[in-house]
Amino acid sequence: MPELPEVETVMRGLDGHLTGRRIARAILRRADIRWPIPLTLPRVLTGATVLGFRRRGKFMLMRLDNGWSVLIHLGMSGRMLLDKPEAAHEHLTIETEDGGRVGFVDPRRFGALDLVRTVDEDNHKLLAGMGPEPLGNEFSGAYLAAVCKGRSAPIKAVLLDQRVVAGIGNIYASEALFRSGISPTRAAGKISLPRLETLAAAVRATLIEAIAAGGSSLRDYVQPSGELGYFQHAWKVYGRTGEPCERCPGPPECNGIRQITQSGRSTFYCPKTQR
DNA sequence: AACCGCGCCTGTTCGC
DNA sequence: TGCGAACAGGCGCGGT
Repeated sequence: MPELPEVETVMRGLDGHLTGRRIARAILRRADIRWPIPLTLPRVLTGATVLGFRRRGKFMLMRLDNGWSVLIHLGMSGRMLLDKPEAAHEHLTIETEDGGRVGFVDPRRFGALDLVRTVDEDNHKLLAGMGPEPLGNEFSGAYLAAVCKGRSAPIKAVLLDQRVVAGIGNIYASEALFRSGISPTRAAGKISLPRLETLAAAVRATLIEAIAAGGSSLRDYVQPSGELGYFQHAWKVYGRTGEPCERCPGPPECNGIRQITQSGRSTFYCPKTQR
């Protein structure tokens, strides 16, 4: 899962751990993940000093002082372990001169590690064409109206489209739609501007609250430090099939949160309060 | 063009 | 209790 709030949390952990440090050694143990890791990665990392980090959607970029940036995507099950002993599925290990250690672990191998010239970061194949940051100025109700115009796809599918907006995944799409009172099945092109303004605000608020909580921890995901984020306790609909929604008085008014499948993904919503 | 469904991958959970 | 089936989902791709 890691979505924008989890990636932001991980990135802050890495920043505190690596920025300003010099890399003494890098060990690539397994390169064949979703997008093969370049075999030159250890050579580029070794001896470089980490200048800082940037997030773009669900991607992280680690900038080095040698002109290279490392693009990092956690996929479904990716984790960055800080100062832990070597774990199973630890594909890459980075050791800093001051004795620090970072392990990239990705059992399901849906993640990515790649090299890109720092000046060319945004032209990387996986970043080019990505939509605006949902927490940036460009993302608004008016923007959503422009991209939703004429589209028959359900609004939930549109929110998941990284070309529309960057960083929203399955959990936060359901949560933001619940908060906005919009049904996930509604055709994107048939939602009024005021309601899309509500949705844009709901997306922002949901993500900001999740970041403040350190993201959501699923069973296969922890923060770099090993601590758990706690936003999963704030989920209103995700994973709550059958439970009463907080805006409903209960049966017979509301039969609880419903789970459906859209584009092969689980969606959770309240049929009574989301229209 | 837009949209949907599939395949990738493995650890965990579910149901018989 | 034990086993295989189903599930989790970010992403690119191919088919309609």
